[in-house]
Amino acid sequence: MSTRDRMLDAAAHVMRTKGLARTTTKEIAKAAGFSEAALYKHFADKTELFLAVLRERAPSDLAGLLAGLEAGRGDVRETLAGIARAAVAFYVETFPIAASIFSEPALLAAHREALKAHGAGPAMVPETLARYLAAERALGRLPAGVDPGPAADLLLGACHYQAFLGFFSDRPVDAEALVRTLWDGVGRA
Amino acid sequence: MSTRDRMLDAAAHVMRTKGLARTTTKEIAKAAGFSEAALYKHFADKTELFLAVLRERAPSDLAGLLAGLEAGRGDVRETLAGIARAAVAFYVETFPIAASIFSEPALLAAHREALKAHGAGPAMVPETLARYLAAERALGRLPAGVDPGPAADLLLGACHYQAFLGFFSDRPVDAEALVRTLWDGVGRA
DNA sequence: TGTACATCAGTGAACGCGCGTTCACTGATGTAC
DNA sequence: TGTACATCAGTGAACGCGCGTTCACTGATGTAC
Repeated sequence: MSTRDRMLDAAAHVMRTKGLARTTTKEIAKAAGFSEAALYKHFADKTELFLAVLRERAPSDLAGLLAGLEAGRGDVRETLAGIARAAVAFYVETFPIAASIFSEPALLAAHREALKAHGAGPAMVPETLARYLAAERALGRLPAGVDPGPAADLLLGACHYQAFLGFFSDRPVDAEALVRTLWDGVGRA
Repeated sequence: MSTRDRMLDAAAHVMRTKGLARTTTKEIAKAAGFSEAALYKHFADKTELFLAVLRERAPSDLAGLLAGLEAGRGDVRETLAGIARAAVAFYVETFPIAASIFSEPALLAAHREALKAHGAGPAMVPETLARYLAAERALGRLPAGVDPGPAADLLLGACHYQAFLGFFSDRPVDAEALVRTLWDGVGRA
């Protein structure tokens, strides 16, 4: 494992453990087992190191998982429940770092630009799910009237929200109930 | 307007404008029109000042708006659309500060404790909406099978999610479409 | 094979800077007699 | 009314500290002849 990789791992670990504000070059160097000076042989400055972590140490890719879904396979409703469970887990894992980027507007802007250049970003997730739902609809396994965009936003939004609220209070997450309510709708008996 | 109030306003303004990491005692004092030393006549330290801002300068209270809803009035579906619009606006306004608290785990913990002592917190919002939905159900204006908790989470979660995604890409928010999809459900023709 | 030099990852110690915080002080206002 | 003192909001200047960053250096490895 290269020095650079060890530095990225260490930085990612400190960011998750101590929060962005306590992620200093000293902490990162200590966790990586190198001197602070060594960091600057591999990264121009601290911001470049942060951006490399965000780019190269993104946790298990939810968009990738969704992209692997094949329309026509298995039960749609069960598939959605599985997605909901995976999404909650993903957002719980991701939330602290993603959120803390908002404390540094310059870092947020730089990260946003980097994502845009790759055509990536958080908005890929609901788009990918919407595409899956549209494919199922085309196969006749979802009603023709279903609007895939809002449907994806409702389900993933609820998962994101659960993760957020979970940091303020211990509320049980019931992915099944979310899917059931989304499935049946609220307006019809 | 008291000195203390002017300091809180100034701090809230700087937090929104520059982000939490750039909100220094110097910036706050400058914005308030006092010396940095004066801050310490009114607040024990910087953390106490931050917590006072979070407690006393919370933006327009979404939970309060929801608590004002009366079951049986107007059209339920239109009411939900209005809630969705208000919720998106609220979360867009709130998100940057709320998120950046995650960069300071100690501050997050202190804020969480303060909220718990008041019985307040972000989880109040979906609970209040769920109570409204349950009341409408009791009046027979929503189907008996509706589960108010997940329904509230889906709608508010989607709004929260829109606000979040809006910081990474410009995506149009269609509150109407969200309510329509939630209303009709995804599973039935 | 031995020698002289080049390269390069990594280091320990120092740097300047901006931060949160504290200090002795000022000057306006209130109060007792 | 005048005088002597107390109170108190607010200040300018300084403090120590930890931060990100840079510096001259080391020691191991490679290379030319």
